[in-house]
Amino acid sequence: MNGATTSGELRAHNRVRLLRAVHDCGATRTRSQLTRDLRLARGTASVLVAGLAEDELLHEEPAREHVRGRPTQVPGPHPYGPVALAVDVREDAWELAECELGGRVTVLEVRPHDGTPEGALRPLGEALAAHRDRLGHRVIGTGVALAGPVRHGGLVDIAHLNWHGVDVPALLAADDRDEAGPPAGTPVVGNDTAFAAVAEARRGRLRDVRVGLHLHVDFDLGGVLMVDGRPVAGAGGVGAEFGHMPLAESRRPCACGALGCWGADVGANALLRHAGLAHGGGRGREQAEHVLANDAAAVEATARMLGRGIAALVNAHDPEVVTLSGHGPELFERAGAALLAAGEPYLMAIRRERPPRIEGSALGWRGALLGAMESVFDAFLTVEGLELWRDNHPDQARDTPDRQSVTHSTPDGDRAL
Amino acid sequence: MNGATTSGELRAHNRVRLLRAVHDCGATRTRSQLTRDLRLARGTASVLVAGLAEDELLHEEPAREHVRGRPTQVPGPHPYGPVALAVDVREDAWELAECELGGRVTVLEVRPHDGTPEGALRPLGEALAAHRDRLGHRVIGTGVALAGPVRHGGLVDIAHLNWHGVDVPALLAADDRDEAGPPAGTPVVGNDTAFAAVAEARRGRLRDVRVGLHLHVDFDLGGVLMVDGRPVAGAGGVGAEFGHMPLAESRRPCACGALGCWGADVGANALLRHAGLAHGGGRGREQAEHVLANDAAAVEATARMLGRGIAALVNAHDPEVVTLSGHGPELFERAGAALLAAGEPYLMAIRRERPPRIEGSALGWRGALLGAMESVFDAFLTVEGLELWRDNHPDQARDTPDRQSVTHSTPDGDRAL
DNA sequence: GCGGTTTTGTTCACGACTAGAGCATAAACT
DNA sequence: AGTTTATGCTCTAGTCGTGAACAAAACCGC
Repeated sequence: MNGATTSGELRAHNRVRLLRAVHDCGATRTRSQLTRDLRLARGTASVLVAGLAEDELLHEEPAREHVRGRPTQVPGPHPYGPVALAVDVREDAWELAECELGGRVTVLEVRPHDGTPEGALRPLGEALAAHRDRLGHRVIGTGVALAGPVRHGGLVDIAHLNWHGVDVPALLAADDRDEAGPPAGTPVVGNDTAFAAVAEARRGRLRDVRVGLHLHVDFDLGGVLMVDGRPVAGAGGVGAEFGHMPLAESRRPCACGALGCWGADVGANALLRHAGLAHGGGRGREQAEHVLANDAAAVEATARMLGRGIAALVNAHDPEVVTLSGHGPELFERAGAALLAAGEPYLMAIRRERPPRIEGSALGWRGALLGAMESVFDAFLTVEGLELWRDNHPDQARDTPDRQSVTHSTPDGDRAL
Repeated sequence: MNGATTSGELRAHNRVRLLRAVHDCGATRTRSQLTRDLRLARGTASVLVAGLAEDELLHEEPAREHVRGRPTQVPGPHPYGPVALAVDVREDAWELAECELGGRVTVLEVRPHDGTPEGALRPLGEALAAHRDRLGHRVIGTGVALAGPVRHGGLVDIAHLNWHGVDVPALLAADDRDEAGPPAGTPVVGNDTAFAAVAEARRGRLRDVRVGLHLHVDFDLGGVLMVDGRPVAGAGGVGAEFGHMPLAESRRPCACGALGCWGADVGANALLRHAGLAHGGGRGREQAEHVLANDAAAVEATARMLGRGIAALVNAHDPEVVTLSGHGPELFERAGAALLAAGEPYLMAIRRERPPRIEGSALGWRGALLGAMESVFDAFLTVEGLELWRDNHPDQARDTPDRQSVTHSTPDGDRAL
């Protein structure tokens, strides 16, 4: 995001800007629109697009509709262009997808697991290696969303699954030593809530919002602040641990080791507890959904605690919008009044005057996966990322036509936007 | 901070980079060092420096010491160069200073006030107008630090002083209508804690820290997160309201209108309350200092509450460093053990392993003033800011030698760094 | 169906910028 | 006094974006 200082970097910088614009709009804007929006001369845009097409980063197709004048083109993903692999690892299953520039997602596999680091990550590592093998140099990176705090280097703790300092990159790469395929690279490992928030900021309800708060209600509660489209990350990782502040009523010990965490009062585990059911260990998704649908008292109690915490965070950070994902939207729909009423006494007077909107996510349970994808593209759509791509595509490679037509199953090929 | 896209912007961008570097190092680096650090060719640096000197933005002086080879120059503030006015408005007095590029501060006036908006701001407005008059076109902006939340446009609420939506820019400009002097421009109005944190990030203990937490303990408690040298600001203003989250024990109503604010358990008002003395209204600075120095029980109780809240914020944001200003350093010095012990049970296990450093500010009570100055320079050291400066310095002005030698009193001309 | 209109893509001369090399300069070292 | 070393200055070369002129490809009205 920083600026160019030489004329050479200028070109690289504008290449990034153009690709970024194509990606962010989902490959919908025409070349002439892009030229105007990016304040480029038509000639410059010509050269840029030609260069990017040459590098197999972009591919132009005729625009479907036009009013008058010479028809324009729509730059979109190149058939041999960059692809990101994205995974959402939940407490009980993981989902693996392939994403191209512009954000089109193709889910490749969904597989349940037993909740242990080995049981979850080893088969995932194999699946990733297989897809990397199939896609070859096109893979620009892998993003992995996980339901717990992530330290730098990919060490993950999910207290209620008994994961302590699990080295995710190492487990994923375990079988990759003797492979002949392309090197795996270091995956972008991140917290699911932070990723969901990123997705919301790029393609959801936090788009063009300067300061937004995103809360993800699953078994646990995750929360993160988005500022200028980026999550406010901690020093040691992706952060997003609003769930572990003592914002509500509870003073009981949390699995994380602290006392009185807000998250213990709000997530699916709290719902199960309210209903007098067994909870913990990442089990009971169906029962929790049943409680959410039928036990009004448990839902209201949970919503009240959610409201208290939101009020505290609104006081501190003054977001324009609060978005909810996971079980959050349903919680808000069923007990929104209780949520707001419980928060009100904890709001500063000046916040009460103009409280933020509270909205359900536009992306449903897909947020974490999409955010993992976006984070991979964030690293790719930089001067350095594009240079790497160019290095891996030497000119002589253009002569060897060893490409097979990439036809793979698209069980769920919906467009992300 | 964003990048250039045309060759013209390139030059402007490099001018900004060079000035920024000079400012950030306090005008200590030599030209050859700057050339290396900014990765410029010697020829480019030559042209840049010459241009900036021409525009009266920079002035080179011979470097004091050199090892060998041709001696180099040190670019520093120009004698007719840009000047920022900065004010720290506390509950009982304000302090006005003049700051030049590089961060040298000259305190101009210190004046107590009665705590009312009129009583505090009207004399300040007059003083500002007088100094703007004296300095003329050299004034690039005014920064005003205030001890309460600031909404966009400069509306300030200081609940315990009964300030509700006080329009600070309007009050400051009240007498400026019929003035002949230069236009006041809109002052940069901000929260004192946020400004203190900015100063800490530029010239204090948060320098080069990616994620830091700054807490300012005055009558009230302010707290703000610094990410990449910038405060995490709310949607409606400068934010920095960690003091109004229910992080500690209190559930009593706070003057802000919410219940259970952490700040009510920590600031000077809390100290006075612990000691059984009258509190509120911005009165009792001496008594509070007396309690701080002598009443160990009150100090310990306050420190414990401070520790509890810090633990919650560390869980959520994982800062590398926590810095304290105002009464914070003394509190930490006198009862650091109690502070840490009180926080420990509220830390997540993974945070407990590597807790952040807690440090007193390097700038003492000067932080808010310095931060106000930095914020003015932040707006100035941009492509747009420098263009404005150039526009106000047309070529024909260089012929008219109507400048008087600027000799003014420097009652406290210490160097900020 | 045909020429005029409108919008877009392409090409090229031009100005602005930085890099880098060569030269001049000014001090310290021998 | 001559050498060494680091820096400042000047000039050429190469790259970039701009903007104007021109070509292309659709639509519009008659």
